[in-house]
Amino acid sequence: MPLSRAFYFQSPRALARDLLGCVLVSRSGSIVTSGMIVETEAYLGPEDAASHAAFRPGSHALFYGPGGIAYVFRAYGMHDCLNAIAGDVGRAGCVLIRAVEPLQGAAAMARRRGVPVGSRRLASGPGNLTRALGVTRRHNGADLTAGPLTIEPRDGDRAQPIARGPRVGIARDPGRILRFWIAGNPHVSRGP
DNA sequence: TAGCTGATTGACT
DNA sequence: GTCAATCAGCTAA
Repeated sequence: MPLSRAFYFQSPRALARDLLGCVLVSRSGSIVTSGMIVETEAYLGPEDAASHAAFRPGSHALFYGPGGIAYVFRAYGMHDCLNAIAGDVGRAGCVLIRAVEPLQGAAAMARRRGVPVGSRRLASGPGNLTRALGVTRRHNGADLTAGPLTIEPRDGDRAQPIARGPRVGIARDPGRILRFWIAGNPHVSRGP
């Protein structure tokens, strides 16, 4: 059962923390791939200069819509990045999913990525993650509570040691502590 | 229509 | 450590 819509009705910062340890599931035809979310970043509304809500009008409709929707954008002409919209209607904000630890379909992911099965770089990094799971801009606006792309609750209730730090790779407003990852997990993307 | 920029990656020195 | 690849969507004209 995917996470309910209500789960996404919280602040981007809180959602970024809560998504750690949850499982991102992608279904493409008969191929199912999934991975545990190990690294996220929060992006706020217009007050956050690094958020697309602040400078990409084309994404406004999604940002201000209900939570639980996928926002996929292309960066540097070749990398797609996956976000989950956070908050209720009228509240802008989203969570960038930067890295997952492969669970199901590792072989299919490795094939898409062109790296050996079991590689730690299989889905570490926003661009790698979307390629491994077969996420493209066609998923922009997709419903994460029902559809080919969903997020499921974490296994059990075991607490994860969470680390935090400044966001990576952004040109505007660096220094905000809005990046979260599972401490010690080898699948977290490398820093700058 | 032309030019610019970027929430990146991987290959190379 | 440097740097090229490559394109959607904006801006200026």
